[in-house]
Amino acid sequence: MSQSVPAAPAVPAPAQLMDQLAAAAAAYYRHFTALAAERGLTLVQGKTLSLLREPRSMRSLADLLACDASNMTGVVDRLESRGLVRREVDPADRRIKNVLLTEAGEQTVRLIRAEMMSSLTGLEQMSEDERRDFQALLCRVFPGTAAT
Amino acid sequence: MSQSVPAAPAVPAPAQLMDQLAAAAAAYYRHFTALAAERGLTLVQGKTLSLLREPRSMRSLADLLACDASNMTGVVDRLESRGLVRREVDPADRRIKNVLLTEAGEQTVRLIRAEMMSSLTGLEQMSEDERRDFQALLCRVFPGTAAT
DNA sequence: TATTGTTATACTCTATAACTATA
DNA sequence: TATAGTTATAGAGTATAACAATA
Repeated sequence: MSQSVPAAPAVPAPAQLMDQLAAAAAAYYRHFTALAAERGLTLVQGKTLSLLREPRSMRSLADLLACDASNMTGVVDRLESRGLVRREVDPADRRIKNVLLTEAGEQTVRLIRAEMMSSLTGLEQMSEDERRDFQALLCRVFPGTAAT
Repeated sequence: MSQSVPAAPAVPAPAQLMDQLAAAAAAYYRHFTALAAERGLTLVQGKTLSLLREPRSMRSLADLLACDASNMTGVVDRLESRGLVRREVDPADRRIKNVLLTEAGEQTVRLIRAEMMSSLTGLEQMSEDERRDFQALLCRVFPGTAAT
């Protein structure tokens, strides 16, 4: 009791903020993984579906998932066998196979996305100023992540 | 040219901000995975090491990694065989095995942490006000991620 | 020759179930 | 009985290397 506790929120050191970013990233994927698992999908399968708002080649999927191209064969095989995506040979370059969402795949993506959004209640409760500030801060730490 | 472009940054919709969070989380793990891989470690092995700033039981590691306890045996086995951690039976409850970093393990964690910090240059360049705001925004979207 | 996608292989991660040791 | 940890097993993700088809 020799000293009063400051009322203002403590300022985190940069290293503390990094720890919090790690915790936030872990929380994000814990959420996403749980939502995918509710539909019998793995994290990678869910991420792959989420990348298919437009058709993409096997190669570009591998690049976006930061994994070797050979992995995509199995991942897309499993999604295809469940009727969530289909492959189409690119008419302009027959080496390329474009992966597209089926109707069922689009529905799955929509549902996961909606549930993710509704679980992040903090986002919807932010003011415009707060969203703008948040976006700017995220862009500074992770360049190239600006919203579309 | 019929209208001037607003100079103020655009305000992202909540859904756009969610997409950006997804991109930021992906970027965080892409970074972390690459740093771990430089030392021949997988993502999970790197995460496990990072959790061991204090000794932890196999069970608590599984809880923190959000995976089944049976998985930890193999993960810790591989870390132990490389001399990065060791197991100690808890003297108070002999069912429990506490996992501790070795000297080499501590060095590895230090290096990964330092490289992660220096790659997130945006964090170190933030003012105190910005760090405080960032922390508060992260806490609102991901409750329970407050820095220590 | 270079690129796209696949296959084969080996290793790691993961959940489930059954088991041992300890409480 | 309940809990901590391990083992066995099967499925999925991962990188590497080699291959066929196409450019």
